[in-house]
Amino acid sequence: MPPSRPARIADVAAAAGVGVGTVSRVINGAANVRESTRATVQQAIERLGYRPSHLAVALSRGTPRAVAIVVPHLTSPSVVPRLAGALAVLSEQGYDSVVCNVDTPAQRDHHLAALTGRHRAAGVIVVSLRLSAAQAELFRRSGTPLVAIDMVIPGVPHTVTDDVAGGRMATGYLLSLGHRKIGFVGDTMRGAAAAGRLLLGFASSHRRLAGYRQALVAAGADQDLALVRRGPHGPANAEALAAELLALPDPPTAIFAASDRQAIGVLAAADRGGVKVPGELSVMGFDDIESAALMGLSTIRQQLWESGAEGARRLCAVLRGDRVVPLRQQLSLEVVLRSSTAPVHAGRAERPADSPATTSECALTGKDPRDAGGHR
Amino acid sequence: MPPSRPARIADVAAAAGVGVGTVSRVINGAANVRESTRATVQQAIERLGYRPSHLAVALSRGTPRAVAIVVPHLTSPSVVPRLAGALAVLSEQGYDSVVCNVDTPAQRDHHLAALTGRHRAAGVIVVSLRLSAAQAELFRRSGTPLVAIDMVIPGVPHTVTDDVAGGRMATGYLLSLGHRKIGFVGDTMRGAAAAGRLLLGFASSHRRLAGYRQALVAAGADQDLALVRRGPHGPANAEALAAELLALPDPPTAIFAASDRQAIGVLAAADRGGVKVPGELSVMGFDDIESAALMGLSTIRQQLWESGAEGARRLCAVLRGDRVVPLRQQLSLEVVLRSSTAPVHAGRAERPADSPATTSECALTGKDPRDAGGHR
DNA sequence: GTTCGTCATGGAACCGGTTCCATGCAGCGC
DNA sequence: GCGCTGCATGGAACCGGTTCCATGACGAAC
Repeated sequence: MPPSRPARIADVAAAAGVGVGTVSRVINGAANVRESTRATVQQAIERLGYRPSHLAVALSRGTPRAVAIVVPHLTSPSVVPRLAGALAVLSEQGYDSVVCNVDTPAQRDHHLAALTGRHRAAGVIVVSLRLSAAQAELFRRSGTPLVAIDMVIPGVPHTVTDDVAGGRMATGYLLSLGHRKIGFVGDTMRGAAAAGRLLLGFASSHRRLAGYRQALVAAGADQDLALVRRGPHGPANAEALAAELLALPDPPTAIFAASDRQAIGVLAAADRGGVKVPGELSVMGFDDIESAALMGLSTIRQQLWESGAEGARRLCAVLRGDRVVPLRQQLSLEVVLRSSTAPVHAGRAERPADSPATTSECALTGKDPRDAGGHR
Repeated sequence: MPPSRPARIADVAAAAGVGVGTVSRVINGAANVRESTRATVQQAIERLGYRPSHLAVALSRGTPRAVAIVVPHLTSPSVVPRLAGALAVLSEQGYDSVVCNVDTPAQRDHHLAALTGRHRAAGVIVVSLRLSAAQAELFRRSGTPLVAIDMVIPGVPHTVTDDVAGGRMATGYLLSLGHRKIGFVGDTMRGAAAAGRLLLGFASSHRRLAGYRQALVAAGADQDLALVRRGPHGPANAEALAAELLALPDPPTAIFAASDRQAIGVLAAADRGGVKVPGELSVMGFDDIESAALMGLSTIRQQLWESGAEGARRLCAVLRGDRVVPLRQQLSLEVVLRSSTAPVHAGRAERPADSPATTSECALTGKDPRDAGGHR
């Protein structure tokens, strides 16, 4: 009963006694088909169990119905929501999403080179990855539309946040609590590059450090270089760096970590060193990953999921032929207060507010924080 | 200079003064090509900047060079390593990986139906998702190879772990510490289904509960139904359930949570209730997600990354035409001891081992955990 | 010198659709 | 009754490769 060979469009045409063009029109819902003909063709399609070949359709139309997403270090908690946001939009728009995870520069180059190949992907989204000028040029020449998330690429639509402002917000909030000795824990430039790993987080960490410095300078606060510690990305390293800070003769009363993962390392160091949080040490993170809420970490919320969704929407717009302007799209940040921060020298053993959650402030952007709103 | 139309194989053939067949042979490294001819063709390829059309190659060969991976709730921390493992293997084998994230049964059905379409994917990997008999039949009939991870599908190669044994291991370890009143926090069946959400975790949670019961019965320990709490998946719910247990007149001295996410909720409840861990309460999780290490959570380690990689390897084997036997592949589990567990009524304020990390034991299987084989 | 085998090669057929153009028929206006 | 318009339709050309078969040249064996 089931035919040995899968049915193709010619089989359907023969079975329905019409031409292949008519079958194609029925499948694609074209207007000029008589109702009786349409019904006949539909029956033939169902009788034969016909399913159009995805490949043949794409080749014939001249473009694949798939877009590629290149992400660094998929296991890193901040990239997953970005990816999920992009997948949700692309799936809804009917695109297949080819995910390329890269952990080394070699993998990055390999995937980027492959994706500029002909009929490989209708478009490409790169997340948190720097492209060389040659690579960007390759995309331009191959005619493959490109959008960037969390990274600026000249001439390419990008969805980013203002990390410098975020650094100012975090540090400013700690200053407003009366802290004056504020440490910083973030990523190194050299270490990561030298180790052959990707620069995930480095660029944003660097900008957040700049914001930290700006806030301290503006407040006339003690800007002590000895309180800045940088190392390879990862909670274990952050824990070691924080332990160094806490072991200083005159340790900081607050630490701003460039990412939540690193902030979690700072919390671990405090715990291990018997330093009470937030009684003796306030900790601010950045990103608002899922674990931050679980651990009661105050942080700067970045719209991770939304950034992926927006990047995907903009790529879809380009694929529809729309012009995307302006190239730069900036998402807002907000301060999320939980139980890892407190006024300096207050609440010795006392816990802060029982429900630590929702007090949050709008970003410097002045945009409405309605969405992505309160916790618990 | 750059041609208005991208070069195709006929252009290369014309430029090199050979036939299209010869160009194809050069590109694919076929044997029977004279060296001088090969060089001429190579030059023409480079001069024209020719890149083969991915779509045309796939259509011509009759199969796409892409496999699809269907995962539930991508943002859930335990699925990400699985996905990463699969991506790593597939990328290395030269396949594109189309990722389908599903959060609702409707999305699941939509994607599964689409993926059985002709020339859609060379093969499909499903993770932690139950397929209806009709869906499995659709795959069989469409000839799309299928493998499953963390789920048993009759007649389909699957890579799983023995959750029942894992439940016994966790509970057994707590029993060995002298605990007799051991609580359980896991997923509900009804709630999740009724809410229209997927059954992520439900099936494994159920099996882990069975293991918990077996261990208690075997030890003749107090198996108190009142100590079993089940609710929708997620740390916030787990926190509420744990709070209920801790508020009992005669609360448990240990809690086994069916997943690390839920265990983290249990830790939060203990923290909020002022219950010392592990002094007054021992907590065991399951999975060993990244956060578990950061929070010092003792747990049952499941080889998440490896499960994805193994599933992908098995799919590749099927695609090469190899027979995959046996269908069932079982990965081993191991107990990972950190600082959330301690002997009952010991170590009141005392922390356990200073370096909480690596003490780990092999599974109950008694087989070498190096290979992935062990069955009991 | 002839015949046969081997090897490099050209090119048509094919993968399975889309699209455009030519055709035929019906309806309409005069 | 005739010509024009327009719609439904059939089918060839095309998307861009792979593959197989036929061909021709060349060397070896007789």
